[in-house]
Amino acid sequence: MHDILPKDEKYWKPMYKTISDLAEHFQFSRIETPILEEVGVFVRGIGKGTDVVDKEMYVFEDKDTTKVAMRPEMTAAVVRAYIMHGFWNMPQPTKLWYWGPMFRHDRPQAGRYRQFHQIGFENFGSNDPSVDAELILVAFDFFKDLGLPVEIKINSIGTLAERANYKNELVNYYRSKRSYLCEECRQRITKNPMRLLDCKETGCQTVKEEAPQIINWLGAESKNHFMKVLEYLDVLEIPYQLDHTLVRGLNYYTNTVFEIYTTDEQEGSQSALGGGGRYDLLVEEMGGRPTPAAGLAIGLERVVLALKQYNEKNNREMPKVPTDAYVAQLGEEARRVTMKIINQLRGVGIKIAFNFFKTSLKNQMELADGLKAPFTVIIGQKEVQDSTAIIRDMESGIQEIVDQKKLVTVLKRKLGRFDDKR
RNA sequence: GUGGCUAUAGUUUAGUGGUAAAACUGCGGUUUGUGGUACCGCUAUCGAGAGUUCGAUUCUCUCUAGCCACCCCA
Repeated sequence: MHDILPKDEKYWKPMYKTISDLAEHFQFSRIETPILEEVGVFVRGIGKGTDVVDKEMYVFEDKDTTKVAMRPEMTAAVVRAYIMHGFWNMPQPTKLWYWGPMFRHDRPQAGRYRQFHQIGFENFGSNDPSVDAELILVAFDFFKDLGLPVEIKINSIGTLAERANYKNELVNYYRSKRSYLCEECRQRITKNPMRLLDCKETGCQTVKEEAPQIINWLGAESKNHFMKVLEYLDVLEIPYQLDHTLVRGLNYYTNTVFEIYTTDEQEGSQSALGGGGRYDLLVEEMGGRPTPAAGLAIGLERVVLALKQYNEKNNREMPKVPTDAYVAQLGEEARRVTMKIINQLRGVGIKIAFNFFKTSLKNQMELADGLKAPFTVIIGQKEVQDSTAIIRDMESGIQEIVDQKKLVTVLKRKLGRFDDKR
């Protein structure tokens, strides 16, 4: 049970702002799909044999006995929407982005929740390497704007045929080393050979070192594509590490795959912030026209976690929502006047805090202090009579009496905000 | 999905087979128009359920949740 609390709003809000700005700059359009989809969308999209589909999906029957799943990720759903709405009739490439909750019935841990949020970008209709590079750039810029240093791990897993050949070779190789392997890996040989490369058992590590590398099994075209992606990353000065063991847990990927990590040392093992890659066959597999595509997703809870750790180490803080002024009142009549004044101040964008159920000035000053409001406006019986208000500078304690009509202008000036027109 | 650890006020932690202590925070107050200090007061069916026992928060079991490792990924 992971609640996103008000105290973390200072993380969530900048993330939303950053991502929606980036989407605009890179010309991605927002898409939203339902949380519930017919289960086949994900089974076909993500693939049987993946942990996500086999073990982690929330699946149940609705009243029509239709089997529905709570989405464990968005790409399959976006592809479904792309096909359903005939997006290939729009100018290509079609660039889409999303933000929303995902659901996986995993064993919870820090940075790993059963409901979590992802943002993601999908680009349909082009197999150009620049598309892959642009997606990585978007991710990289996202973290740059938030001030979190990251690096990219990248690999190419080739086309289906290339991977099949490679898999054969890999399986042959691992069969010959069978006696050295852990139980899990022996099963992987038949169940999901690509994951063999992920194993962290020491025995398997040594076997892995000698294992055939996929890069040597790529055809000229795939190799060329991968090289071009890397060239673009060089041009964009995005730091990356080649990782020939990177395979990803979703079946739909072809050619480029990548994951994003903080360069900051993180506690706990949930350090992958995001990942993605190219999925040139998925649209066709799900019943659409052959359409090359690539995408990327970032897990926001993990970004928050990484930012918190990073900020703590570097003595950095996310800016909080500030209070510009506290408005204190004394007496029934003053409250009426205050209500009006608060509304005027808000109207010009001054962020006001107040509390009508606090009646003593002392209490209200305390609150103003707690909120770190730079100014307190005080309106009591006397001020109501004179049509004035007191502005107290909380830092210096200096008070100034101003006419209520001038309050807005004076306070704006004190806050360093000026009218454009004058 | 596997193995392990933990579970006492909002938070961080004491503690005991006879129903619980402190710090910080919060709220209220220290004579009702002025904050940041000080002092006082308030706030816990001791995660849930069952069992052992004269009696359990303290022992046992089950469940739930959190965390750690694995797994996997975000």
